Amino acid sequence: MVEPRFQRRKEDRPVEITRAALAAFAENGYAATKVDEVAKRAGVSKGLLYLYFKTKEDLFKAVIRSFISPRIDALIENIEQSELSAEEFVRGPFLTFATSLPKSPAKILVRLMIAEGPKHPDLIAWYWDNVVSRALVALRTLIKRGVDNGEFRESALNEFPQLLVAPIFFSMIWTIVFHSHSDLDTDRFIEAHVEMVLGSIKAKSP
Amino acid sequence: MVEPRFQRRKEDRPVEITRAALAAFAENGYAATKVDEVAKRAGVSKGLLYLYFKTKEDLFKAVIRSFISPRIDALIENIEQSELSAEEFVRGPFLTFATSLPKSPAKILVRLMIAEGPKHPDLIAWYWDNVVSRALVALRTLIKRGVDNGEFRESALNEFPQLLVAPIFFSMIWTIVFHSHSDLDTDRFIEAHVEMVLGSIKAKSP
DNA sequence: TAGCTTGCTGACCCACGAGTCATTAAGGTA
DNA sequence: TACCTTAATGACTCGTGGGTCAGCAAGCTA
Repeated sequence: MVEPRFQRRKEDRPVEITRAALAAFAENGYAATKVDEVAKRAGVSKGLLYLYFKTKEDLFKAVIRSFISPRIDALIENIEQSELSAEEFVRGPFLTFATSLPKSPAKILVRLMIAEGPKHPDLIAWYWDNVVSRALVALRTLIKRGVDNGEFRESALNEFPQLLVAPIFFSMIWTIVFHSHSDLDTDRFIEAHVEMVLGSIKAKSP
Repeated sequence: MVEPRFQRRKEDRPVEITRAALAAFAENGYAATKVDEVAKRAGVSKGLLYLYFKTKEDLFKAVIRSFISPRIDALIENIEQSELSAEEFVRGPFLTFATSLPKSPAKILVRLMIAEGPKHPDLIAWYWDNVVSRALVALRTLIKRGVDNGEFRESALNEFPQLLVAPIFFSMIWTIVFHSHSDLDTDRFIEAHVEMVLGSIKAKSP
């Protein structure tokens, strides 16, 4: 009996390649990653990879898009449909999401966006339209809900909802860059920040 | 009269090359920058560059070191020798420094450290020893001074002095990545954050 | 002005990696 | 079982860019 040299699995190849590429890009960055290496990781020949992706840059963009899209959709829907009070939502689902990010592969994508973004303006544009601006709207909605409720008072957070999420990104970067020098307790770091923000925007209770 | 084809300027070459390299790395990142291109910008032949720097990686490290060192030294001395109260210092020199960062070339170095750091552990180690850990000590000193004074109360800031600076880095990254999509007012963003932190750590006055 | 040191040049080498394509064989169809 | 479509391979090309080095000339010295 002869083992077949390969199998035809047209359907599965793109995801497999994309997954392998994420791992490779994460380890070495875009430029230092060899297409051949990605192919090897995906258990596939370089030629096949070029059948599914026109160029290396194409592959890179596909990787970013395919990994970010599903996650951000879930979070935004969550904010819009939740029936919790604003403070409950921040302390609950938001904090859970926020503290999970620095431990997830998401931080790899953040690094790649910072490192390679400036060279790929259309990727940044896509990211802005599909992720950042939507996330900003969702955050503003959440904060406005709190203000309208009487839970929160007017504050700089209305104009700068980013103030709530800045330490999330900070701790992702810290972890990426200094993991071998300092182990920041990202959970408590982010909790402390959120606590501070809540403390400063909560309407004074009588 | 014949123009000499070149002049001998042994003393000036390294700084000139280093400056040109920073500009080039800033525009294209490490891998995509060609040594020849750096040499051209410095008005020098590639061969000469290799007389002063053993490899491209060597050059990269020299660039980072030479631009960060002088700046961080100034700030840290400033904190240690200032006779202002903690709050005055935060509202004054600290805020000035903090808001100037996102407008300075420092943000380029931050991007390079995030993008290339993981590939150059010894560079990260140097950065940690000479910049980050010293800055953390200085920040803790400042906060402790406030607490000892009775200006501040005990808070998460004692353990996580990074909470004070997180939005500085956030706004540097934001500016780098999204400059063509959103113009964050980094001054007011950082001021708002500092205000919030001060509000939440100031000792309640009688 | 001849001679010498050494800062500087630029043509060259060669490893390396993105992208191609002629060829092979998996596996469906009749 | 013979045939056909096309998923998949991998050896090849070719541009590119890091690093070298033999030779050149700036400019000092006697």
